[in-house]
Amino acid sequence: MPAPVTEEQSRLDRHALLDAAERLFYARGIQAVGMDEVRAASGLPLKRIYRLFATKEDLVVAMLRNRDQRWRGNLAAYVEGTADPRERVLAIFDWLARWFAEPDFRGCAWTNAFGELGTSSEPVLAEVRSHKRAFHDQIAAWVRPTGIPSAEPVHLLAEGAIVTAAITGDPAPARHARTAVATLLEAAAPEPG
Amino acid sequence: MPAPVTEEQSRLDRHALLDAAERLFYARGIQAVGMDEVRAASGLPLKRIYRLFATKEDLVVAMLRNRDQRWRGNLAAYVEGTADPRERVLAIFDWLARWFAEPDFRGCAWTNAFGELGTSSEPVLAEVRSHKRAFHDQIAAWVRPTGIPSAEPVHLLAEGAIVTAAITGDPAPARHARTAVATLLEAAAPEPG
DNA sequence: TACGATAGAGAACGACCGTTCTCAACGTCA
DNA sequence: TGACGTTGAGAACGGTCGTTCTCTATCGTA
Repeated sequence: MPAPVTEEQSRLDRHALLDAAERLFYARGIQAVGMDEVRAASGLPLKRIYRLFATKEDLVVAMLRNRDQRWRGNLAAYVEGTADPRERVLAIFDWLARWFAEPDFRGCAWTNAFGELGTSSEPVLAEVRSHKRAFHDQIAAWVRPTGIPSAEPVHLLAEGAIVTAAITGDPAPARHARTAVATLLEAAAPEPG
Repeated sequence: MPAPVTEEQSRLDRHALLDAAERLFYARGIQAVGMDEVRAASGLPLKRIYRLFATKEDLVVAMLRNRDQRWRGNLAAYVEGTADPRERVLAIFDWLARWFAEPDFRGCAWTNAFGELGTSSEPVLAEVRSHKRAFHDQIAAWVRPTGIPSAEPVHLLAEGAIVTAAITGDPAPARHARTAVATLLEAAAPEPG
C-alpha cells in the first residue's frame, strides 16, 4: 500500500481543502464555483476530497463552520483587547471598519449563503442561523455591562453596516454605526459632566 | 398572420412574465429556478419570453426593477400616510413589521440577489445598488425634518432588521429597530416635558 | 522479484440549464 | 381557396456540474 493516508495527512488535507473552498466560495459564490475548481485550488485529488466530505453541501457546511470559528475568534480577540465596557462595544465597529476595507471584502459569507441556498439546503440554513445567533450573543455579552437596556440595536446596526458596506463597496457604514452606538450609550447613561 | 402579437398583448405578457418570475425567483433563488419553470408559471411560450427579454439576466434585471417600483411605492404610501415627521420615521418600521410577518417573506430580494450574483453579473449588481441607494435616499428624506443629525443610523437599523428577520424567521427585529430609532429621536431633540 | 492493495489523474455519467431550432397548425390576406 | 407568415409546443444543442468509475502507477511486503 502506497502511503495509506495517515491521520495527520487527513488533518492537513482537510485544512488545505477548507482554506481553498472558503477563498473560492466567498469570492465568487457557492453555486458559481465547481468542485473541479476546488480540486485545482486545494491541490487535492477529487477522490480524496470526496472521502473527506461526501457531498459539496457537506464541504460548504464545514467551511462555514470553520470560517465562523476564525471570524468570531478574530473579532473577540480584537474587542476584548479593550477593557472599558463602552469602548469595548465601540471597538466592534472599529474591527468592522478594518474588515470592510480589506480588498477582498465581499460582505457576510453567511448572509450571502442564505441568499443563495436559504431555501434549498437545510444544513446550510442551520449553519447560517447558528452563526448569526452566536454573533448576536457575543454582542449581547459585550453590551450587558454598559448600561444600554438592550443589545438589539447594537446588533442590528452591525448587521446593517455589514450588508450596506458590502453592496455599496464603501466602508463608511462602520463609522456611521459606531456614531449611532455612541449616541445610544450617551442616551442610556450620560457621562458625568 | 395569426395574431401578430399586438403591443397591448406584449404589455400583458410582460406583466404576467415579470409577475411569475418575481414570485419564483424570490421564493427559491435565481439560480435555482430554470427558464422552463418560468415558462410554466407564466403560461407564456419560451419563444415569446425570449422575444421580451433576450436573456435570463435581462429578465432578472427587469423583475428587480419592477419589484423596486412596487416595493418602494408601497413603503412610501404607508409612511406618507403619517403626517408628524417623527411618527413618520417610526412608521417605516411598522411597515417593515408587517412585511416580515407575511408568510412568504424571505428577506430582501436585492440583498439575496447580491449574495447569489454579486460578482458574476454586472447588470444585476448595478440594479441592486440602484435600489439600495433609492431606499437610502427615501429614508434620508423622511428623517431630515425630524432633527436627527444623520439619516444613516435609521437606514442601517432598517437594513439590519431586514436581514436579521429574514435569517431568523422572526419579525421581532422590526420592533427592536423601531425602539432604537425612538431613542435616537429623543436624544436628538427631547420632547418637551 | 512478484503480488496486491491503494492512490492519483482524469474520463465518463447522468442530470440539468439557457438558448435555439424544427415543424406542424393556424389565421389572414390576395 | 390557397399560399404565406407567424405562432406554440417541445425537441435539440452545447455546455456545465456533482459525483463515480476506470485504469495505470506506485509502494510495502514476502
